[in-house]
Amino acid sequence: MDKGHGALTQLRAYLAQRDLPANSRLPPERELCDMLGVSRGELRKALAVMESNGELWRHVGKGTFIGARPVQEYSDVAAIAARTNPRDVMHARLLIEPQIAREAALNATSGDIAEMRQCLAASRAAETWRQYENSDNRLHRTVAEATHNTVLLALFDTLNAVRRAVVWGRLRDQSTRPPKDHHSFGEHEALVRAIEERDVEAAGQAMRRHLAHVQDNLLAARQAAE
Amino acid sequence: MDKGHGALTQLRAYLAQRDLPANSRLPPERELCDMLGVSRGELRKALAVMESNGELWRHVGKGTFIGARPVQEYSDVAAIAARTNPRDVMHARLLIEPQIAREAALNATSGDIAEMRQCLAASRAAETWRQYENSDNRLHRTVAEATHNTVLLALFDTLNAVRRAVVWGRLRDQSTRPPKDHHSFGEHEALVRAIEERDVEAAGQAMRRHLAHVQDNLLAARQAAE
DNA sequence: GAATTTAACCAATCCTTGATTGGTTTAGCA
DNA sequence: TGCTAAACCAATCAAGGATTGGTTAAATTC
Repeated sequence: MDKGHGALTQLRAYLAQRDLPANSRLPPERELCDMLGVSRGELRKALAVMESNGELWRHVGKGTFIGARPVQEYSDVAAIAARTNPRDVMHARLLIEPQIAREAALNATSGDIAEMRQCLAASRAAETWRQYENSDNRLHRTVAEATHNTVLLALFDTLNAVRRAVVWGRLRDQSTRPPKDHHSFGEHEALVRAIEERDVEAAGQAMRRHLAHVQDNLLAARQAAE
Repeated sequence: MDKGHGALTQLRAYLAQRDLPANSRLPPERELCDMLGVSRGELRKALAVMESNGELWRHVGKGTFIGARPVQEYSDVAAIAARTNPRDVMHARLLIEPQIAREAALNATSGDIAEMRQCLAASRAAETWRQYENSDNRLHRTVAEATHNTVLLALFDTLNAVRRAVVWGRLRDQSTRPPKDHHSFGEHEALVRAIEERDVEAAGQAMRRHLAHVQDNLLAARQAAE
């Protein structure tokens, strides 16, 4: 008899008898000790074996559970925003949005492009930063819509929501208005033109260049604030 | 004198005097009543006006806060999954994950890479498709973690959750096991190697090639099913 | 002596309880 | 009629105690 594995076999027998469904919690170690007539040390050895085997998982304060450890998934915008910073958000935009622009260049309809042009005009006509940012947001979202891919659009919305949550307090001076030669105007136009001409590379490049400028401004503003 | 708006003007005066920053909480209604010498009913009318005006927002159990109500844009995975299809999900992966791999190549620690290698070994040792897919998931998520960018990780999790929701019913035949020469093995190794060597381009390429294969298999499986 | 058991302690988590807060209703009052 | 004051409601928060896996050290056992 392999007495060394007594606890493990007993534990296995117990689990087999109950046939618990996945993700169900089993009694605390101290109770299991009594039930199986095993010391806690031995029981914990058995549990460790099964855990490393992926048959169950444990967590302090929670308990021991059948099945594989659930991966922590955050889709909650507020939770993401609380754990990140403007730098990472900007970096993520710089990686994701050019890809979206490329895809938009492939799939945009004439209707999409017409709406982009409306956004361009509106942003040029904006008399306050607030209005400008509305138009800017709408343009970027229209580009995401132009991919005609629901998943990409949803990812863009998530990223955008996080961005707004993170830069919550940072409001622009409401007394000033966007200058006529604001760098975004030309960059946005280049982006829309590239999409219209189905130039995938140029669309990605235009978006990247635009966001790089935005990033520079952000960093400059933060340095100025220090 | 417009005595009807007495409470509102008093409240406005109080807020102007303090000049509270956005998102800050103001005293509970019952205290404000005493401070302003107004009845709760009148105070609540004034608050209602300012709330409908977008100047503040209230919530039971929380309190009253300056500024606009925070948007609760939750990207509901189930809602996205219901409106999309495996093709769009795969396409989104093909656009997003290579960018994540590139970023991982820049920021991965030796610990990250060690865990990736563990996933590689586990996937090779897998005796069922179920085990293989666990290792595969863990590898891809480890790559996302290796970016050390919370936002990118969150976007990956969202994308992954959508993927699993969409292909939920499509389970692999549990009686068979992954073949020893499964295409993913080599592709995964190339990916980890590129990340280890800090080769950004190669990392992106490896991920793209891997996912392209996965996409081919998916399409082939769908055609075979028709 | 070496391994095991036992007990105590630790930190993370859960859970209960009471207090707080915006929202609503009701009786009293002018 | 219209306002006030008080009471009540449901959602939220906050704090304390109980629970649980993880760890350590002395006691016990063979």
